[in-house]
Amino acid sequence: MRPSSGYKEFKRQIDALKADICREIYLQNKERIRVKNEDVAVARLSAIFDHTLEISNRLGFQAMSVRDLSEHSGISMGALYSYIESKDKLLEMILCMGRMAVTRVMTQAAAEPLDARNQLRQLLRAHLYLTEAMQPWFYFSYMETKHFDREARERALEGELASERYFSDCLLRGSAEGVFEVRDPELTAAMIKPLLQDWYLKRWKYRRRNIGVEAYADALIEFLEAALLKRPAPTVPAPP
Amino acid sequence: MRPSSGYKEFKRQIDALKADICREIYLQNKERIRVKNEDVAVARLSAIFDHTLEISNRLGFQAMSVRDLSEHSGISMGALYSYIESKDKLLEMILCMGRMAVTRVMTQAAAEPLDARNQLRQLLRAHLYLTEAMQPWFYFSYMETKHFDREARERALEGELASERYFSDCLLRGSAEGVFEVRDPELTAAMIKPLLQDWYLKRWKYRRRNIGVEAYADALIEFLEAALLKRPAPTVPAPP
DNA sequence: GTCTATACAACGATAGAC
DNA sequence: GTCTATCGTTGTATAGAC
Repeated sequence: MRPSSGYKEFKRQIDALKADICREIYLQNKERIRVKNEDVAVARLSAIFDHTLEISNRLGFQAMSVRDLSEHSGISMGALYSYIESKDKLLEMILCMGRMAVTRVMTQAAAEPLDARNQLRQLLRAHLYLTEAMQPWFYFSYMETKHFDREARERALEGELASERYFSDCLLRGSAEGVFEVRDPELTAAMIKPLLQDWYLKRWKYRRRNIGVEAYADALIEFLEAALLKRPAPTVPAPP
Repeated sequence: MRPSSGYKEFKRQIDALKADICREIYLQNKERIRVKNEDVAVARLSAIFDHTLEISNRLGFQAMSVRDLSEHSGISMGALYSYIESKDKLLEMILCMGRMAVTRVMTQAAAEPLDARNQLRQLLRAHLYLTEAMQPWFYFSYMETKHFDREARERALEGELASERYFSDCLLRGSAEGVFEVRDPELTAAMIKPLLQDWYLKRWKYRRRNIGVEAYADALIEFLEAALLKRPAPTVPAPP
């Protein structure tokens, strides 16, 4: 799972990871799922997740009726309810899937021993590539926060802060090593986040400019390094 | 409407502007609104808008029932429908209100004759202060795009591009004047936008750090100028 | 394991008394 | 100009045949 080897390879690994995670989710909810053939259940479950994300990101999760989901996924109402228990529980399973993916990918990306500058690059690329590969999930979990219950909301917040911490830690280390010049690493990390999120939230903006994920990653890295790398004072003096 | 004179004064002017706009909206929809006393109608309409934003930003517009709105605003179902015609039309009126505010504020902010660096600062402040003063509207119009009809969606997209253009024009001019160093002004403007939006989308993040709108504006300006101002090459060479 | 048919609650919108 | 009562529709979830 090394983003430095290019998006295509990364995407292949993410797809495998997703399949693993779906199986884990099935096992976690085995008691509640009435379908006992593991392979059938995992495949169906994965399809249900995909269709839910597709419809929800078009109409909203609230607006998606279970009938809609039944029609789009080609599974009858009755059969659907032998996989999902309830609409709320479906939401919960979907969120769980994404959280597991994020945790694994970001943990791995942060674990490699790199100097601060290259680690920042690695973290940025890992985040962008992951959100590209699982764009529907990230868009969903950003836009549907309102419909989460208390626990899911807290977990989402926790995740947001955890991912900022990867960046603030890296900035802090880079500052100490004299590579970066950052007054407030936490605030800067808080400003890096929306730049990463823009990629999966406003895709049309970049698609219409023909910018792919690797080009965006390059542009973002260039932009951030211009702001963060230690350097002499600017040539233009501050205005009065 | 000069953001340079501080948020407090700016906020005062926005409140006055909002009242004007509500009256205009009433006049625009006079035929459809059964209540004919102008002052009563404008006041009620404004309250209906505020409560709609409050509830929608908590539960989602789709999830907000008209009954909820009726209860929270203290107006009966029957009376409500003598102001709003339909739930969809209510959405439309609310969007119209915000669009008018954005257009007026940003036009004015861009009109002042300033050098590129100060104009960038002025545009950033105007945007941040406006979105602070009307946070519920901006949050709403970002999060509820899915529920817009075709026309409202197109207008929202148009607005997004228009506001990016203010920034790309300014960057382009600054590049020509030798103040900024920007390879791709459009892409850079596209990256400034999410930094502005983060302010009204993730308020809790900044509130918990005790950062107000003026402090955020200062930090953003510092961050952007570090990345954009023309300067000598960085001291740290690019890694292999 | 999957289907069709249906129960029951909540929604947007309106009618008609005051 | 405002209210209460009610209509028809749509949503989630389940029962029971296959």
